[in-house]
Amino acid sequence: MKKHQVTIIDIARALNLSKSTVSRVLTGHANVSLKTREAVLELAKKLDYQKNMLAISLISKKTNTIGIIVPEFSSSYFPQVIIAAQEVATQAGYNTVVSQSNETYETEVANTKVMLANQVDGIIVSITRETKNYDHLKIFERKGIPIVFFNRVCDEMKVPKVIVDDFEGAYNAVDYLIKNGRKRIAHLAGPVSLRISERRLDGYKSALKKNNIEIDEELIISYDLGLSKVKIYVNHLLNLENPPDAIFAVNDPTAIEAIQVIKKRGLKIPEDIAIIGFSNDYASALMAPSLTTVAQPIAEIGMTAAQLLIDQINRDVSDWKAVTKVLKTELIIREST
Amino acid sequence: MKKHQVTIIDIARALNLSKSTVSRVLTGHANVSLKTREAVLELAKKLDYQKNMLAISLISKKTNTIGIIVPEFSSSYFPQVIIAAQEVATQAGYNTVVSQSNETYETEVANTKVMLANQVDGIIVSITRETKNYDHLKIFERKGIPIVFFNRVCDEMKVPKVIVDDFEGAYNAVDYLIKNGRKRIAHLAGPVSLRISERRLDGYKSALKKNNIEIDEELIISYDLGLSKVKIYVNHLLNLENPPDAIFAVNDPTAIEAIQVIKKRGLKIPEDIAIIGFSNDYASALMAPSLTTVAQPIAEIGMTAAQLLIDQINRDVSDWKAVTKVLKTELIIREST
DNA sequence: CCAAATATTGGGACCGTTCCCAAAATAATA
DNA sequence: TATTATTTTGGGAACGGTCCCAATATTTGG
Repeated sequence: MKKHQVTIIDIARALNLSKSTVSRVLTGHANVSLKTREAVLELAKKLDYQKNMLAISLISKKTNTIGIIVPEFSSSYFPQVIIAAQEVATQAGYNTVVSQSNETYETEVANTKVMLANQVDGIIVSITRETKNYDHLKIFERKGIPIVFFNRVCDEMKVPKVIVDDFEGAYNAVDYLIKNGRKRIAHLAGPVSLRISERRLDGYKSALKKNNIEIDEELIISYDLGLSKVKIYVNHLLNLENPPDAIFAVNDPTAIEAIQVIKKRGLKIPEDIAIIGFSNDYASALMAPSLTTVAQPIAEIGMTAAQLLIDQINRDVSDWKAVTKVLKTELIIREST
Repeated sequence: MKKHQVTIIDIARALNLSKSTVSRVLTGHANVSLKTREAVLELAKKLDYQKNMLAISLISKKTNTIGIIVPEFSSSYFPQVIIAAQEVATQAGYNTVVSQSNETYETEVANTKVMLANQVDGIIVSITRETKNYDHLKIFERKGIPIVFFNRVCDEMKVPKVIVDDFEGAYNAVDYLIKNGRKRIAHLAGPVSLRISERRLDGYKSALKKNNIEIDEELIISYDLGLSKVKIYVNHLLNLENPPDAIFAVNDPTAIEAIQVIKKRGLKIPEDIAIIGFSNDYASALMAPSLTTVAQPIAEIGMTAAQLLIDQINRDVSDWKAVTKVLKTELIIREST
C-alpha cells in the first residue's frame, strides 16, 4: 500500500555501517570520523530521510506534543486563544494537537482518550457546557500527565487554571449601564453548570445591589448557549409588561444574536435598549451598532495557559503547582450602549 | 519525571498471563476463555489502561492521523473549512493535526517536516501567499503520502485539489456591479503568486470587457493581503481625480477593512461607493453595512478535501487519482451594493 | 479410557530509534 | 616495536504493542 519509508538501517546498509553509527551522526551525538559523517549526511539528504518520531517517542516516553481541547471553533474566542497558545508551545519545541468537543460531553471524553492514546505530554482544556463528570480528566492527573484549564475550568481538580475576573467584568459592565441611567437590566446568562456563568451572574447581581436596584428574577434567563434560542428569550423579555432597557449578555455571540432580534423588531439601540456582551469577539467591533463588551486578554490567556502547562511538564509530578491565574478584563465601550 | 504508564505487560504479570493473551483480550481478537477475558478487562479498567498508539502505529505504519496546514486562523474561512474536514475525518476514524503556517514559507516548511516526522497518513494543505518553491510538499508525493490542496493550490503538482470557480465568482460580482450602474470599479487584488488572485482578477477583467468597459490599470491594486495596508490603498483610490464608484475586494477581510476606511472618510456605502468581498466570512453578514460577497461553499470544501484525501489514502500509490473539484460560488447581495 | 480435535495460552519476531557497553581500529607513548 | 590511550564503530537491549506459530490444556468421540 504505502511506499517503504527510509530508515537509518537503509542508510547503514548502503554505506556498510551499523545503525548505531548512522544514529550518532543524525543526532550529532558522539565522535564519528569526518568521512563517515559526511557520507551519512549526504545520503540522508539524498534519500529525504526523515526521522520517525513514533520510534523516538516510544523510547523516550515523550512526544513533545501538547493537546488542546476546546468546546467550539466558531466564535473567534477559542481560535485566538489557540493561536496564542501554539505560539508559546512552538517556541518551546512542542507541537500541538487541537480538537473540538463540539460542546458535547461524549466527544470531549472521546477526545481525551485519543490524546491519552497518542501520549501527549500534557493538555490544555476548556470544558463543554455539559461536562459535569470529570473522570476522563482526572485520569490525566493519575497518570502524571499535566493538565491546565482555561476559561471554563473544573473546580474539583487542583491543577493550574487561567481565568479572567468574570465577576469584576460583569460588575463593571452592569455598573456602567446603571451609571448611564438604565433601570431595568436583563441578563442572558449561561448554563448554571459553568462557573463562568455563575461568576458573571454574581457580578451582575452585585452591581444591582450596590446601586440599590432590586433583583428581578424575571429578567434573568439562564440558557444553554444554543444561539437559536436567543430569539425566543429576547422576544419574551421585550414582551414583558415592564420590559428591560438594557441587556447584559453572557458572551458576544449571544449579544450579537440579541441585537439582530432587537433590530428586526424596529427598536433602536442604544436609545430603546442597550446591549453589552462579553469577550470582545472579532465581529463585535465591525457590526452595527458596534458592540460594547467586556474584553478578555485573549492572547494572554492562551500564552499563560501554554506556559503553565510547559512549566508543569518540566516539573516532577511531586512538585506540581496548582496556581490559578486571574487576568483582568476591560470594558470596551462602543455604540450599543 | 513521569509516572510509569500501565502496559499490557503490567496486566499480564499481575494476572500471571502472557502479554499475547492480554493483547488478544484487549483487541477482542481470538478465543480467550471467559474467565481470563473478564479478569483482564476488569484489571485494565481498574488501572486506567490506555493503549499506546505509538507502539501500534510504529508496527502498522499507519497513524490514522491526517495533517491540515493552513496559512492563518484569524478570518473565519479556514477554521470553518477545518471544522468540516475534521468531521469527515473523525467519521472515517482519523485524527487531525492542524497547524498554521502564519503566511510564511519557512513555517510552512517546518510544519510539513513535523507532519512527516510524526508519520501522518496524509495532509491537506492551503499554501501561504509566499510559497513559490514546492519541494517540501513534493517530498510527500515521493514518499507515497497523499496530499490534497484546497483554496490555494500548487499547480505544479498532480494531486487532488478542491477549489471554487474563482473566475466565475469574480465575473458575477463585477457584472452585478455594472448592471447596477457602476462605471469605475476598482479591484483590490491578492498577490500574483496565488492562482486564486489571478483567477479572480481574470474574472474581474473579463466582466469589464464583456460590458465594454475599458480596463484601467490604475484601479487594480495587487497586494500581499497584509490588512494594515488596505487603508493606504483605499485612500489612494479615493484620492484619484477620477475615483472609483465600486470596489471588488479579493476577500472579505480586505472588503471589511476597506469599509472601515470609507466610513471614516464620511462616504456613504453603497450610495457613494459599493463594495463586494469574497468568501462570506462570519462577520460579513453582521457588520453595517452588511457586506455583499461571493460566498464559497465552505463546509463542502472542507468535507470534499477530507474525503478526497481519505480516498487517496485507501488507494495504492499506483492508482492515485488527481481530480480537481471545482465548486460553485454564489453571489450574496447585501447592503454594501 | 485414550486418541484426536479443539480451545486456550505462551514465545518470540518485528517496527525504528537511542543508548550503553564492548570490540576494533587508530594514534600516542615509552 | 610493543604497549597503552584514544577514536571510531558495532552489537544488542529496550520501548509497547500485534500477530503468527507452536505448545499446552481441555473436550469430545469412538
